[in-house]
Amino acid sequence: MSTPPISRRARPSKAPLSRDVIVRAGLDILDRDGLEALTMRSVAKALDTGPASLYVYVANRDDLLAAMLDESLARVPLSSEGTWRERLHALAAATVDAMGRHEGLAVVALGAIPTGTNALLVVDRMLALLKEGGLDDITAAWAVDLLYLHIAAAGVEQSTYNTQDATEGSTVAMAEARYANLPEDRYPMVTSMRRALFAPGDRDTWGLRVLINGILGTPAEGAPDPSAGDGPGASA
Amino acid sequence: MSTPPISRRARPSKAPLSRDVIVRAGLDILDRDGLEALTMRSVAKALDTGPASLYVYVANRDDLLAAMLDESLARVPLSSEGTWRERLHALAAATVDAMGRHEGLAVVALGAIPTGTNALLVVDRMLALLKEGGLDDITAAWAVDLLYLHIAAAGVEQSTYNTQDATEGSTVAMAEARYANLPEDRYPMVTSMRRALFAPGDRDTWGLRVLINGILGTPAEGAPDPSAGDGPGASA
DNA sequence: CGTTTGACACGAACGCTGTTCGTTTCCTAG
DNA sequence: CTAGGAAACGAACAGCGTTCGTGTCAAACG
Repeated sequence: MSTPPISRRARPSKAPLSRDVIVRAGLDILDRDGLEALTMRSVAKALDTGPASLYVYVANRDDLLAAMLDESLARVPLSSEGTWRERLHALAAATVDAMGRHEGLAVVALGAIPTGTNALLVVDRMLALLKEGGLDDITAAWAVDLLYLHIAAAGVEQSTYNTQDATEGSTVAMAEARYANLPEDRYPMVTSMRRALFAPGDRDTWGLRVLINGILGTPAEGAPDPSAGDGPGASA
Repeated sequence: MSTPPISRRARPSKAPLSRDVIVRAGLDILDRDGLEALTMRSVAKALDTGPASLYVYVANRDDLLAAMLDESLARVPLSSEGTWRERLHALAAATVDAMGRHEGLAVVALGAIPTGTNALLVVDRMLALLKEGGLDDITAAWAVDLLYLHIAAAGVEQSTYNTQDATEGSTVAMAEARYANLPEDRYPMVTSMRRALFAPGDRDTWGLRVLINGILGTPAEGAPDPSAGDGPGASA
């Protein structure tokens, strides 16, 4: 046991230990070994210290996860080219990607109102784009709520698929098999449409288009919904 | 500690211990004491047994949670009145409600393809309604994917709000305060639209209307739909 | 009727977790 | 050179999910 007393002077000045260092070490572990392996102890060990030392910079494990989420969101490119629609779509897709790249982080975003500095930058940019699209304040506010919810959910889904459970056959293959053996009388649509349900295709892109189209065609508050496919005439 | 040997004959025939009983005991604990309190040990104690006994009927804690989710979905009313749109809306809202009523259960639905018997009934009904609305197979399949994702996410959000954290002031009030003290130059939209962002209103209903409107106006891939015609022809 | 069987129930334990407490160490200010 | 205060740490606590081997009991069998 006894650590031979490597006087601190001997080591390469050690890692200074700060909130940022801890967050980055956490992201490293998360990406390399998954969410289960991300424990206060593993993070501490990666920084060559004990778990107690982390609590100076991090309130608890949830706080660490939240900080890791916001750090990931720092890598979302905030600007791109094209119409406001295309830029909004690109921003949303990039955010989904940033959240979905690290297992378990998107879940953190789901329950909470965004308050991290980088999350707020994304929200701010989204609001600007929605206003550029001519939406009124209330509709834009609700839209950003809805979009953020979808982004987080899509991030969860993506990270689930990225983290393939190698123990058994792929999740989707198992589900497909289950759908195939369902009683037709009880689940007529699911069984008959089985092929369409598992058909490949870019559902993420389509989902974002659905949301943006829907937002444009569904003003909040006053007007009833234009069910008769009226154009996206968002009258401010 | 020695349990006085209450010969099994003396007890009121004890609880027979089955998967259903375990699931229901789990839901009781979840609703009464929250997700943290839902441990294999607490469930076992509620059934007057030890944790090891549960593993005959339940593979592990995740399996138990999944079973609890599906049990909750059994209470979703599968039919209502009105147009197919109104029925779809009602079904989706009811599913959100069922998931959001129990803390932490909606998260289980997020990552996974629905395979529970009751979840599949909901999906089947949704598909039927979407087909009734005239959608082609692919669009209906993608729509049910998107709707289910939204439903689970909205359920998570709802359950988060229901489970008020009594330790500190309400989460939304804290967020509102944070938004008020944000630097205006860095977050111009968030600060200026702060009032709209926290304005009350039925965002859930609006969100579902957005989704349904968007689905109707956004055919998937190469499907000939009546009101198509908006920009991206898309390949992918 | 006595015996065997096999599924169910359970006590105890393993290895691990997040978090806290009290102490030690080190750098800086006087 | 000393005093002080913040940072780092060692050890421990209570609890977790899960497994193993043993007990127990009702039904099946000879």
